[in-house]
Amino acid sequence: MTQMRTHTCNELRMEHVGQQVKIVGWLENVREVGSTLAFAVIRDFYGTTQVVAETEEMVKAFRAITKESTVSVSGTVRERDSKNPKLPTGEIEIVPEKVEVLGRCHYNELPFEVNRSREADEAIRLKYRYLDLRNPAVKRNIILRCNVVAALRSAMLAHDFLEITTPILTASSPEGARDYLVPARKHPGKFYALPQAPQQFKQLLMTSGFDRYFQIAPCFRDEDARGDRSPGEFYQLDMEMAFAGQEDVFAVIEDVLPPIFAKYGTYDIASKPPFRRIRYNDAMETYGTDKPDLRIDLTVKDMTELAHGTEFAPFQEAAMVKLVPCSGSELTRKQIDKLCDDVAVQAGQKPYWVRMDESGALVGGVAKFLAGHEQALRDLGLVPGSLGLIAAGAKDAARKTAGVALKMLGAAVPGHMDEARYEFCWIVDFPMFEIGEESGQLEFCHNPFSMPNGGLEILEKAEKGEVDPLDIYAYQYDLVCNGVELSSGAVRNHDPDIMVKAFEMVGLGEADVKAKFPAMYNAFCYGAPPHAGIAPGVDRMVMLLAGEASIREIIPFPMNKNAQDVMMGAPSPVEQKQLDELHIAIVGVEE
RNA sequence: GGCCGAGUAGUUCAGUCGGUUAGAAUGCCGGCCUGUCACGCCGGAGGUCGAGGGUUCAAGUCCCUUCUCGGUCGCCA
Repeated sequence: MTQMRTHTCNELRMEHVGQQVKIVGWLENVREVGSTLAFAVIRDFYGTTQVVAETEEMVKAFRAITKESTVSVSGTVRERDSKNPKLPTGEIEIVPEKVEVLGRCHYNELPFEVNRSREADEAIRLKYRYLDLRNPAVKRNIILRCNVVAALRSAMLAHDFLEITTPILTASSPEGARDYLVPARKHPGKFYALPQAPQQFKQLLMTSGFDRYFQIAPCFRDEDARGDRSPGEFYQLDMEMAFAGQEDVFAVIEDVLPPIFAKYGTYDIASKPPFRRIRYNDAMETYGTDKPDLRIDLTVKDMTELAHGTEFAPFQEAAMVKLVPCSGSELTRKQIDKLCDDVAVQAGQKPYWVRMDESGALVGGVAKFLAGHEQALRDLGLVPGSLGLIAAGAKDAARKTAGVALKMLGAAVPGHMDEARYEFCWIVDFPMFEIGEESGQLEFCHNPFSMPNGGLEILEKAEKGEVDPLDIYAYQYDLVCNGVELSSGAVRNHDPDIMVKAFEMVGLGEADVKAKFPAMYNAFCYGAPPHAGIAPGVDRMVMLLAGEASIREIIPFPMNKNAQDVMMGAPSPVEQKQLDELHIAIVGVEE
């Protein structure tokens, strides 16, 4: 007898005909064609192979095995009578001599059919994720994720970055997202926190002289989920460079990401390095958002002055009025209403609309209030045959509504969005400070670790009233792709004096810096290198590469919207003994 | 926490103006079928219409409450 070895279900070809082989896998399907002829499909990680039962005994044997049981089939490879060009193994089949059940599937009705699991309700898919993952279309994204992570890691290593793991049990951070807390058994009443990001550790590594650090870092934030934001935990390609600035970080990212997008992406990569840079204020003005989708060829126009000259009260009273002109006068009244409603859901404010017909006359919506302004509107891009959505209100609200309207128009009106490509851009020059909506006081706009453009000098000028603090910009940047914020980064503030001055601007001081970031403040007093970094979100990147709309499709075991793992039953109650050890009492919870 | 959408057979869905025994596809079970490959054909089983309450002669359908899931806003330095 020839040597028999176990093959995968994607391995056997014509060249194996006549060989004794063994395959193992899941019984996907049995097609009975007669009492003495049936075809069984065996599936493993790699593919499927057909097994043909040609005796009554063998047909009965396969019939007796519940689908999705694991089986071992030994037999002889044979050329098929009728071949299937759709399958890699479609030219051959196995004539079985021995069939053995390795792991019986106890149910003959499954929660969903494995190959159609993506059509099933997501809650059921998540509960039976191990079945869902048997579906090649689901599994594919997990394989992609592995490939992308491996490619990121090797690219970073090739750029002489050192991968360093940082603690998972660490100290609660006073700013930013809500922390996940872990009670400290040996320190009653005290807690560790899971890191929201390895931010402080990587900056400390810079002061230690590890001048090129990276990590595929798990991050934990106790905030609510979104379609592109998994609750609880996510991964970042966290990186930081010493004696480096914004350009150095951009250069690394523009070197590392494009080849990976080119190789693993669903679409072509449209942006060639260097990626386009858009100042934050310009992005807000032109696209109504700080994460523009550059696949859409529309822009936001300002019509505040024009609007103030109309008889329409909402326009007269609005601090800002924005117009998004777009072709699409052929849209029906019903379609326009739907579009405006959709905008309202996301923006919290319904846009006004107007059409310019082919003769150049304004019709529909707020047309009558804009009569006489035809030429001015045409100059803004509302040409004959186009539709304009108009957002009026406070500055932020009008911009945001216009931004949402732009996105919706791009998706709804044909010809304005070339979906099948990747468009990158950098958003740069974020403002350092803003006036807080609730407090009315000066606050940090994003993160207090960023270096202000102008350093200590500009902060001092602002203090003296020579410079408006709102005109101070930080060396802070976002990487955006297709309207998705892939990453935030910054040139860090490594100078304790500038840190203190920045904190003084928002009504805090040295004591606050020391209290909130003791390790960093102290470390920077011992000779810190200038440094900068960034942390692209791995999950979002894989999501873009896979062309998926939901982040859960690229996470092996995702939690649901309410941060529950319905498969494992997490979170769950714990034993009283465990609580006692941790000196924890549950109060105010109704069973 | 707010707003929007969904919840009917194992699964995906339909169900008109409130009116007969709640349907289809698929899956499951049984039978037939010697080249299937989304096999085909015949037959069968399978339902607390998410839950609770109300209106009505009559509720899957209308009203109220509530639960679950998803989207979104807040939130995410």
